Amino acid sequence: MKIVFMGTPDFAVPSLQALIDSPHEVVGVFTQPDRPKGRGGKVQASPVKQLAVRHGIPVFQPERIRRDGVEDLRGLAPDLCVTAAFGQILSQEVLDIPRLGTVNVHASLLPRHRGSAPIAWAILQGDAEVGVTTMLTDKGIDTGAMLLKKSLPRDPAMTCGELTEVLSRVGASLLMETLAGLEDGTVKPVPQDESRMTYDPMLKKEMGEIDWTQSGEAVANRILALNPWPGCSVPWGEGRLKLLRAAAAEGAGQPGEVIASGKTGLVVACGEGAVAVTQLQAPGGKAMAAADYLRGHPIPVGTRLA
RNA sequence: CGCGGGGUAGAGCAGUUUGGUAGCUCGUCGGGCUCAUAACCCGGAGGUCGUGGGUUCAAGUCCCACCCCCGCAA
Repeated sequence: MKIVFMGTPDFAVPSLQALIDSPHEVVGVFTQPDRPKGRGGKVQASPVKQLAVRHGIPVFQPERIRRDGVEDLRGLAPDLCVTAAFGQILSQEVLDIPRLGTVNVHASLLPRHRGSAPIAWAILQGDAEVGVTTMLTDKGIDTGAMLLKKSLPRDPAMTCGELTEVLSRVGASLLMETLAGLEDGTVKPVPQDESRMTYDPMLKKEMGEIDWTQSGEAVANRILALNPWPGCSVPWGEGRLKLLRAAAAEGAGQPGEVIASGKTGLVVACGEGAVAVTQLQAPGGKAMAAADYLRGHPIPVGTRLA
């Protein structure tokens, strides 16, 4: 089949790689325009673009595909479109172009966690099961009929970044299964149960503010869910102390009060229980184990974090 | 040329303003105490102070260049 791939970040890379390695022909790749990124404001190509370029696949980067990418897409005459974390909404006009439709790889167990940050929300809400769903894209946001689903138990120690990497590989293999199933007719679209659907908004920077009156588990999940972006932090000296990794812990005290500090990490009392911050990052410093940080910067028990 | 922080023992840091033979916490090794311990006491090993130049009687500390890491902003 002639396939056009649409995707942008690291999550989409394994799926594109799988298509490249398959007998299918990837005739074009759509990805977000290069944007200024990193220090010095240097523009940088998306991970998907970098991979496409390495394989000599034509790359298209319209600001809005539904506005100024339609003709390019039509010109590629794809049998099928595959999307994975593309970052743009497809119009009906775009969806009508591929003969066999558009398959999307979504990093949640639909109909839960529709939206652009499904993995973070799954962690944020403490889901026991996480996974990937392949689906036929329709005009709504993640509302199309489901094709295949793969779920796995969530490792409560994993950050969003780590889980994203795991699920990106799960997504790639599920995509291959899905395409094979569509070709031999063993995979049939199943409508989503609208009554059980949840739509989660994009992550915002403000979500990184810690509310110590929440339970220790909730605080730990927030820290994990928002790593690497936007990250949780607390005011610290001139800047902010970033909290990168944590786990629910035993203990009690005033919310925000440090109740243990040392080899076990930084244990902070919460509204219910406590949270052990195990990895953090000080202004200007690298990410490091909390125990390492505390050797050079002791934080006495009793300190109150905002 | 977007703004800014930092590179000193295995780890995390202080010391740089006022140049003068390198220090703290932890780890590690050896010994001691203890029913016992992530406890305590004693002792030891371990550092070309990011790299290359320069100034100086003397440079971690001052000057110049370069490399690497990180935060903000996007």
